[in-house]
Amino acid sequence: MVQSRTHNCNELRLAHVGQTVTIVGWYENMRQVSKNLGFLILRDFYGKTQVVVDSEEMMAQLAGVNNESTLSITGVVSERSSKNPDMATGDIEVIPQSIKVLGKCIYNELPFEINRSKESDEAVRLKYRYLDLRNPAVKDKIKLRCQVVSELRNRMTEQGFWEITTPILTCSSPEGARDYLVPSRLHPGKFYALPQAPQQFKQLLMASGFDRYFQIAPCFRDEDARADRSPGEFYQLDMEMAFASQEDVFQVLEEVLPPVFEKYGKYDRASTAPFVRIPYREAMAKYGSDKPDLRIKLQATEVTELVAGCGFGPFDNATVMATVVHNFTETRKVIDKLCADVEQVSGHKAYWFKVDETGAFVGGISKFLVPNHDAVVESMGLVAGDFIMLTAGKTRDAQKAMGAVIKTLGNQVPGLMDKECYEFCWIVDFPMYEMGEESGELEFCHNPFSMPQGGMEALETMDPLAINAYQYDLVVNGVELSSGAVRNHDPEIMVKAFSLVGLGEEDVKAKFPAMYNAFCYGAPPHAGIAPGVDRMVMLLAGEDSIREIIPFPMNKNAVDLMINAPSPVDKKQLDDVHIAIVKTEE
RNA sequence: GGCCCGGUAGUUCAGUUGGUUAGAAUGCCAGCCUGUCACGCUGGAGGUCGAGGGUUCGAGCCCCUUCCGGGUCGCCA
Repeated sequence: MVQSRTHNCNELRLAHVGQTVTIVGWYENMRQVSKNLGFLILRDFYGKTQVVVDSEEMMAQLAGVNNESTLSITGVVSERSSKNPDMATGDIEVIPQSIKVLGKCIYNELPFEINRSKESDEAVRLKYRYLDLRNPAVKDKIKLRCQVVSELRNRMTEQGFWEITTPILTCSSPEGARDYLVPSRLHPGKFYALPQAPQQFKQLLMASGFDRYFQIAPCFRDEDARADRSPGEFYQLDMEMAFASQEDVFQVLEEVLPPVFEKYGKYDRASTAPFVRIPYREAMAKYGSDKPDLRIKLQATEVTELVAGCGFGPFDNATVMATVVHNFTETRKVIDKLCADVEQVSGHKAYWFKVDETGAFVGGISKFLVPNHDAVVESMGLVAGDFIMLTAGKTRDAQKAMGAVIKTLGNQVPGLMDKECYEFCWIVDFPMYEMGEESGELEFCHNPFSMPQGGMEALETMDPLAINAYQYDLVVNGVELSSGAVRNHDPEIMVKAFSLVGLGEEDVKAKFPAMYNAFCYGAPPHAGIAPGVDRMVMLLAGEDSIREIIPFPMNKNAVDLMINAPSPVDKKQLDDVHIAIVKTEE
């Protein structure tokens, strides 16, 4: 029987001096300054406390005990003769009367040093995630996540939203990402699917008469990972509002999010309501991205006409975009790295030239533009010391490459951005349809459930490519936090919208039977959005990798190195669910 | 699936033009040290240089194949 703790390792102060206490935790290390004097650091969830091992008897209790073993230490709180101002409990120390080992660490060498685990190889950290998480710097990110989720729940509830859970085992959805499938034991040959999002269920809740719904919803998509996109699963603050417009949704998030960012964020400044609204086409033209980082004070301009016929091959029959950096003093080496990074990030090349102190064009592709010097200077408003970066290709490629240029310049060239804040913006007016690059046919640009602006009349009279949807993204510091839309709740408009992409009423009914049917029984106009919780916490924590804010993340290849998922299963398990594995030899 | 970067001691890394016994820091072990707090000092152990093949008198280094990790494009609200 072990004496239970009287205090945690972040609790004891001068006021406790003289008291006999019991603290428990992990044996972080001991600074042993002589045979019978050592300073032991005990660490628990809450903090660290110094224990002075100052007798032969107590030292004997620790003989052969490895670091990271768990201990229970009972002793007297004493004022330190030399205090440590960097430590919350640095005014005191505990002089032990008994030391008990609660859980042995049988290894005297660990896969990494706990307090420096973040410097260690990530695969090793993930394999020993339970050791990695002992590092307070790592654990703090998970604590932050808990606090943010709790705060979001409270604020949504205060706004009149009700948290409702929706099925995890549901059916495969023909749109969007690849599904995770779950075989059905009772129905041979049929499958459940894990939800990519609670999209249909939340809309059905609206049709059921719930007014304001939200959920910290797990979502599953079988797509490849990125630094800011974990493979397999992630969480969204999913919400939907009945009898609501785009503005109603904006108002809720403009109310809910900035205080959370100011309170828990790495930076203490955040945009206030209303956030800037930028139409999609304008965002692509001005920032080369539908997720611009508004902290960067650079914009793009199209210079296709200006450089037409200049003789530079990549500009022939291409859209050309440009951005100008004033007073540019970086070296050629930096420029080469900028270009290399842009190509790496965007997959497209970037070109450049400079305006020297005499006003002449130098470097990069300058020789192609020299003959047209005065027109280029006037049109682009160039002055001595300017550095110009350009991209070229099909309009969309040139824009996207320019987006990479702007972000790369902003991040690498000093003075182009004020990093210490959260700049929110809404990207609005996404096109309803686009021309498929491979198919050459009209396709939905985003979610087919979105309401076209102009409704039935627009669908009947306008060029489909000119129709916008009530579809919007929320962007913070160049990170797409969320997509949302005013939904199409009208079965007739829904059928019409699908007919433009060559799908008939029967297709709509077959693909989304529950929603289509429900909307035939009197549905409310409704709108919603679903900010990504993981990305939000990542932004708040100032981390570049999404894995830092997930307790037990999988690696890039969707493998959990700690628990060994995915794993093979027994033949009996497969038989139960009517699955046979067909090995495909190379 | 394509492209880029990486893999050397438990950990983080260095390793010159291909040339003696592959180094440092940290961790670990032992000894010394009575107020440390990244304690200090002395000594020690610790390596299939991811794997396989090739070139060479000789490969951590060059070539080929392959595995693993990360980033990115495709993909993905």
